[in-house]
Parts: sequence; C-alpha cells; structure tokens
Amino acid sequence: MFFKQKLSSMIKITLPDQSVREFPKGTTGLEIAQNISPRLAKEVLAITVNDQLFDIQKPINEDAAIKLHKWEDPEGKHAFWHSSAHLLAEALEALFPGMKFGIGPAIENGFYYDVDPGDGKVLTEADLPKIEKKMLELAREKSPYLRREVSKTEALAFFEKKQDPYKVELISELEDGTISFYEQGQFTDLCRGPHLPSTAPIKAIKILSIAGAYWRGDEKRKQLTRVYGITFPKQKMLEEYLVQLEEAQKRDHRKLGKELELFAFSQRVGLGLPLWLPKGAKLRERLENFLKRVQQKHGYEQVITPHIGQKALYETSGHYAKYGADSFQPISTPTEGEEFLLKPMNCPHHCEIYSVKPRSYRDLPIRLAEFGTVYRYEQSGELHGLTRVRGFTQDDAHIFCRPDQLKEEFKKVIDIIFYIFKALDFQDYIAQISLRDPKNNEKYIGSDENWQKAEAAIMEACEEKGLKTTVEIGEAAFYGPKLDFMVRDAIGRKWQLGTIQVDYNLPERFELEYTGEDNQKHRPIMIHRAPFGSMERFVAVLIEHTAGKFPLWLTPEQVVVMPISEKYNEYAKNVLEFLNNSDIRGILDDRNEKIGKKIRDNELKRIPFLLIVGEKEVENNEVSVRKQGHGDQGSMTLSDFASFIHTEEKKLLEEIEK
RNA sequence: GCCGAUGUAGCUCAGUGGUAGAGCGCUUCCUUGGUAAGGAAGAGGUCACGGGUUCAACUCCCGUCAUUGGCUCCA
Repeated sequence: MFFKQKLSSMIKITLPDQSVREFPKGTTGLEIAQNISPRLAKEVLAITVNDQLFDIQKPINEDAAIKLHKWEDPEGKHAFWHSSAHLLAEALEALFPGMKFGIGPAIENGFYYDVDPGDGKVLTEADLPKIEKKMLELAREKSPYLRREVSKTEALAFFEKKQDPYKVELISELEDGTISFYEQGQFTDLCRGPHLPSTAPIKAIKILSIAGAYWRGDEKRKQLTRVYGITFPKQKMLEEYLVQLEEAQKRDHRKLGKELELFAFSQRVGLGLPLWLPKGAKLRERLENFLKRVQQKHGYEQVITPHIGQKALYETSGHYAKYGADSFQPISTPTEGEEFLLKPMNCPHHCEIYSVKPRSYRDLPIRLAEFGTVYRYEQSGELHGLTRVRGFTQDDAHIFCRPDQLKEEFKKVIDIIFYIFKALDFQDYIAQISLRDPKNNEKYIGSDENWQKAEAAIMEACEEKGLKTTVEIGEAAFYGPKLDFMVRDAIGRKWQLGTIQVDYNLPERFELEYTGEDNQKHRPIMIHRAPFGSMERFVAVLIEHTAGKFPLWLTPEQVVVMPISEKYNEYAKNVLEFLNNSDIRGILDDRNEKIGKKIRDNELKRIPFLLIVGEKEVENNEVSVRKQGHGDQGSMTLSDFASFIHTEEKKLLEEIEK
C-alpha cells in the first residue's frame, strides 16, 4: 500500500538525451538542474516542459519531457532579457514616478520597453546613464521574480488604480484565467513569463538608445518612448558586444562609400538621390556586366524603356490608384490635360513590349530584362544611405510564360539568385515567402483563384528546390505573392535583396495574350524578378559584407604601380596603361603622390597587389609583384601578370560555380 | 510623415557669451632608392541656413533644411 502511494508521488522526467529520471511530484526545473550538476543549476535560466517555455521554478506535476536552457540557448537569453526589461521598468518607475508602461519584450539583441513618460515629459539620452545605474543598483538587490496568477477583474483593477491605460488595454483583450503578474522589488507587471528566479544574474547593463514608437505599431495612435537596452551575465561579455558593435559600424556602407569614394549625396540634387562617383560607377558597371552575362546564358533579352510614362499607363496597371497620392506627382506638359509619371517600376513598360506583336505559345517564355531606373517618393524618415533611396536602378526582368512553364521558370530564377549569392559570398540570407492577408482583401487586386494559384506555385517551387523559407502573411505585393531573399547589413538590419513575384493580375489588366496550341487566345503569367533587388541596395550590402576583402574582380582598384624613383615613372605609366587595357584597374604611386600612407591607413589598403618597377624590371620588361599579405611573388612580364590576375579571378569564379 | 539626437576645415572631432582649434588629408620644399616612408613650412572655415535675445551669438531661444537612431511605410 505504502509502496503504491510513493510511486504515484513520483514523476518521470525525460531529458533531451532521452534518458529518464524520476523526481518527486512538484519538482522544479531548478531542482532537476541541481540534481544533474551544481554548475548547471547556477547557469540554467529557463525550462521547456513538453514544448512550452516556463520559469525554472515552476513545479512540474506530471511526467514530462524537458530541456533546460542556459545563456547559450536563445530561450535562455530570452528569459534573461525579458527579465531585464522588467528591471528597466522598475528603474524607470523609481526614477520617474508616474511613468506609464506599454510593452517590454526581449528582442534579438537585448530588449526594449515602450513607455509614456506623461504629458510634457520626455526621456532624453542624457537620462540613459542614470537609468543604467539605477538598474544595476536594483539588480544587486537580487530581488526574486515572483509569479502570481490573477483574475481579469483583479488585473484590471490593479492597473486602473495605477492609471496605466496601456496595460488596461492589453488586459482587456486577454481571456480570464490566462493572466499572470510578475513582481520583482517594487515593480509589478502584467506578463506571461518566463523569467529568471531573481535579478541576481544580471551583472552588466547597457541602455543603448531611445526612440519613438507608435503604441501597438499604429501610426494613428499615440507615440511612446522606446528604451532599448542589453544585459549580460558577465561584464566582459558586454564589453565584447560593444566592441563588436563598434566594429560593425566601421563597415557601414555609408562610411565606406565615402571613404572609398563610391557614391555621394547632394542636398541640391535632392534627398535620397544617390550620385555614383567614378569608382562606384565602375563597381556597379562590373556587377551589371556580371549579371548581364548570367542572364544572357539563361535566355534573357535586354530591353530599354523610357523613364516616364503616361499617367494612364499606371492607371491601367493599378499602381496609380494604389500609390499615386504618395508618389512623385504627375509631370504636366504644354498640352492641356497631358500627364506623365516618372516610372516607379518597369513592369507596365515591359507589358507593352510584350504586346507589340501577337505571341504564339511557341514564343514563350519571353524574358525581358532591363536595368531600369525608377523613382519612388519614399517617406523622408525612411531614407537610409544607399539601402533606401528615391531613385534607384532595378536589375529588373519580366518573364511571360504559359501556366505549364511557371514552376520551371520560377525555379530557374531561384537558380540565378543562388548563383549570384554564391558568387558574392552571401551565405546568410533568409528566404521569405510573402502571402496576402486573407482578412484584408481590399489591399490586393485580382481574383481569389489567381492568388491561390500564384501562392501555390511559389510554395511548390521552393519546396522542390529544397529552399528553407519563412512565410509572412500580409507581406505580399498588392498584385501578387513573392519570394524575397533578405540579407543583413553590418548593423544587423534586414534588407530585401533578390525578389521573385508571380503575377496573374497585370497580364489581365494589360490584356496580354498568346495563341495556344488549340488556336485559342490564352493569358500568359508574369514573373517579376530582380536578383540584386536594386543596384543601390545591393552595392550597399555588398560593401558591408566584403569590407576589407573585396573579391579581386570587384575591387575598385587592383594594383598599385610604384616606381622606385622618378626615373622609372615613364615605364610605370606604361605598365598602368597596359593593365588598364587588360581590364585591371590600378593606380600609380609616382612618389610625389605619396600614397604610401594612404595605402596603409585607408581605402587603398584593400588593393591586393603592389607592383614595383626599377632598373631591373625596365631592362627585362617586367614588374616585381607583391601580394598583400603574401609578400614577394617574384618578377614577371606584364602579360604574365595580367593573366596571373585573370587566372585568380577565374579560379574564384569557378570555385563559386561549383 | 512621427518621436529623439546631431550639424565647427576635404575627413574625424575638440571648444568657449567677447568675431576659431587638433589629428589626418591637401600645397610647396627637403630627405628617402627595391620601398605600403620621414621632416619643415603653408593654404583651407559667413562655426548648416533664417530669425530673435544681447553692447556682443559658433555658443542662449525659435524656425527651416540636412544627417542620424527608431516607429510607420516599402509597387
């Protein structure tokens, strides 16, 4: 009898390695950790019980599969930072009584809290050190985070008394019986958890920045103050993080673009209208040629269309109705009533190219490519270096195909993007499928049937390509779903580069047709695609990804030619001219230019080869070659050197193609 | 567009209610002869722009513009 009772008070805990241990009913994650090792107990921050994340102090009452999370796990960091957000709120409440609190989650790197300092009051950057200090002070009190289940009525009463409209709004949307409070020190917050057992592990704190943020992300609602911060269990980790941040900022394309003299902006020309400097233009030209070659291989044909089009063109496409009010406004002409728009996209022009003549099913697919410069009136606050501008060049192409060709064509585009990303060493990208939000139908044009077909085509193609994707609902373009390739910049911001979009709608609006095998008229399907996205954004991200290590064939300059004395200037100039003719870009250090220091300190440091010329070389018609970081490569003739470089480039490309 | 910050020499930045400074770069000269250099001198600024306060504003206040961290947006 006694034995039986004892059994029922024990539970079976399955660990990630599938081993099973028995513990008394009501055991907590912390106790399990202690049982495994004291060291683990010290480091454990959160626990997953049967796929649900909890505090490590939550009693477990049934058999369960668990995983203990330390700092190294995202779940551990999450609990750590979420707890830190509460600590931030506690500090803010202590420093600024009457402050109201919105939402304060953990994010990818740290956490934030949206707060309302009250009418007429503002938080400024000058307050940040104070907040940090207070948080540290509070953390050292090692207050426990205490969880408490509360009824909806009780929860509402608590925050109504506190006169916090934000929390009241949040609670009113929650279901009774699912509401919990967490309390640490003097601060109580509405929260689902999980949290750390106490503030003790929070040892290093940095409040990074403050910014405005609309309540619940709605532009029409009140703007709160968002305080961003990050915390670590060790001071050293914080220091390392800050150094890493600093390093990242050095790679910022806006900084490098200036230093490398790639692009510039002019107030007189206008906001968000980049000026490509000679070196930048060269780099861009190389990328364009590279892509053109790839596209030619894949059966694309180049076209060229004008920068403006009649307003009616965009009324046909639907773009005017959707974006007209927020775009560069129509250009009028001396003719009454005549209006043109700067083209915000190339698709309508390409549709018109499709319609210049009758098309047969045998002609399809037709792939029209254009480096088309488009103009979009982005909100002024949105402009950002080269990544978000008002005038940019898309590496655009539109594929018009039959339904039976759609999937194949879509997959071929994925291949091109894979190839390009590989060639340029973009390994960390996210492939995101953007679908429409079925609850928000008025945002989109076209029939349900077409949307379903288009969405299915994208998902199938990705699956068949074995592409790992994330799916975002409501992120589709207004005329069709899309697959985007997102890459992070130096500071960790995500940018959309490559994009592929399936479109049943524009062909309908432009009444595009082809004659089928059955001698009947059919409607082609359109694929919009841009592997780079835009030259501007792509170059920006490329600069940041390859800072200091440009692939040879993308370097603005590849060699420095350096005569050992003025006597050899003439020869050095000839060397340079020869190299320029063989598509190797170089510069001359004719000693008076004193570029030595420049080479050491800044942009020229990235030049891979130094060619030294003197008596011996002139005599033998050679150059003495030094490779950055690899010392002397010996002397060789000019043509040998040229082919040496070209071989290196080719090797690089071949490696990539494999 | 909204909230916050910033705007001083080509670049990076210091500075004070009494009409401006550093380092790098630039120009000139010197030195240097197998090398990713050294020295000297010099030139560069309506202190973003427009108002106001003041005997006096780069400095304080207001506005505008631009840049910037976020939010919203992104065909």
